[in-house]
Amino acid sequence: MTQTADTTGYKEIKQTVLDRIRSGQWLPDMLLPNEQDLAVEFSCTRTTVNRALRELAEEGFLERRRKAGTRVLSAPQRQARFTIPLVREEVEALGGTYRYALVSAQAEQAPEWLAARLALGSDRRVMHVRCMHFLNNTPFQFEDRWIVTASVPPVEQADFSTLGPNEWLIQTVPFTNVELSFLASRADAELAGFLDVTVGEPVFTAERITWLQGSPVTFAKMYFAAGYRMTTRF
Amino acid sequence: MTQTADTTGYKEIKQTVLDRIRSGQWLPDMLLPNEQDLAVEFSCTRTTVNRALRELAEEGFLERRRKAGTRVLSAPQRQARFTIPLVREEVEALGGTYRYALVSAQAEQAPEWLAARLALGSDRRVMHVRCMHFLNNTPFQFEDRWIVTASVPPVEQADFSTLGPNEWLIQTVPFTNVELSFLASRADAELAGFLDVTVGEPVFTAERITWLQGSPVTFAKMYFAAGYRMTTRF
DNA sequence: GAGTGGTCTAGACCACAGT
DNA sequence: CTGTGGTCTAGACCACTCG
Repeated sequence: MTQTADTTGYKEIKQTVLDRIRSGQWLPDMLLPNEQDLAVEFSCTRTTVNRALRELAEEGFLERRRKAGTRVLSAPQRQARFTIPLVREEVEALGGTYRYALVSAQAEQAPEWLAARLALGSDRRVMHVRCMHFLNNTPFQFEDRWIVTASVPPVEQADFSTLGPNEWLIQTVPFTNVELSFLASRADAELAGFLDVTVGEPVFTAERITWLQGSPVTFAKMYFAAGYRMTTRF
Repeated sequence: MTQTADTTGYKEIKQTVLDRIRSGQWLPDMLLPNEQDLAVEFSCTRTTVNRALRELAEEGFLERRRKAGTRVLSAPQRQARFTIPLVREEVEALGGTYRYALVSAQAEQAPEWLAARLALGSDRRVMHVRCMHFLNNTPFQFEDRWIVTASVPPVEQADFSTLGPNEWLIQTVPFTNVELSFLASRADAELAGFLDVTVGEPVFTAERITWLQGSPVTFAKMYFAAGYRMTTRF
């Protein structure tokens, strides 16, 4: 049985390596041949092998250390990549018609919990925007958002009656850091009304905090309609 | 104002590009100079520029198309990467003590909904394992799992009394495809008992289906204790 | 058709971590 | 010290797609 690997192309090398891991030829914790040897086996340059192995390491299959070599990871730390879509795109991807509706928008002082969460200083002015996103005119998501005025001064003149605050923000201010959480919360009377569910119903919820170089920009809670699930495949 | 970019190194180029996007020098939808021109500006080869731009595109900042060139993405399709940890590791990362407890394990015929979900053929034998994961002896996660016997024959002899089915599976059978969903579900009487919450309480839930080259391996529902949130930062 | 990114080569030097 | 991966160069050809 000779090594059948006259393949070039880093993608083919990736596939070959994956096959060997899956077939058990290369077992967890096992040391792979070094790049130079693999380059000879695959009849390509080390650069090409390097790219294949580097990407497999990024994807969580391999562990690479200088001098120590490349090993198969025992418990593949596969990372699920969730693309965080705009609500509009999510709705349209579902084949539905998207509709936006503003519920309220007003300048106010950040409540204590928000000031603490965002580590606001003395300037606690925020724009509080609440709005609905519909799929085929049925409630899809209720969005409860606060935007830090000091970080985005033009927010006080913004018009959220037709454009959602998220889309407005994306057009207006960049961000550098995001914290995203998923949790299950309970529908109170008001939320139940917005989402057309019964009070107490479990509601899938996403929370998102965005910073621009250390300064908090916005905090958003997004409540999804009954039955929503966030799915990814890999 | 001359271009201050005598930097080499694809990482520095990445940072410089990000800075230009964040500073507004390169606006959304704007066409970047081509790789050759950037290589001249940065005093490096096109290969180096290519790597920097390629990675930024993978990270969701840029869009690249042959002939059309490289553009700044208007709505940064940032992808959140959730590392799916083993429960044990998650608990230990929280600084707690992990404890596992088997609830039940029995061979059975897959119920209709499961057979449909996994597209099982005539052989519907599955191993149904239910177990608990504790953090400092308080309920952390209830796991309800079915393992397809035909895909993992040794499962009928496996002992899940001390080792959780997930850790057993990882050691036993590789996988090639995963579907992962997050949702909010409602605690029924039994689940409420396991998780020590009141009936009807919202419960953050993860569902995971795993395949090995097209054959379904396992379906798992993981119910998390009250207050759990799945968080990522980027 | 022509311009752009995608990939590969052959070689080199470097940084880091085991020995 | 030495072996390994990390990165860069200078050049080349190819694949795609826009006009």
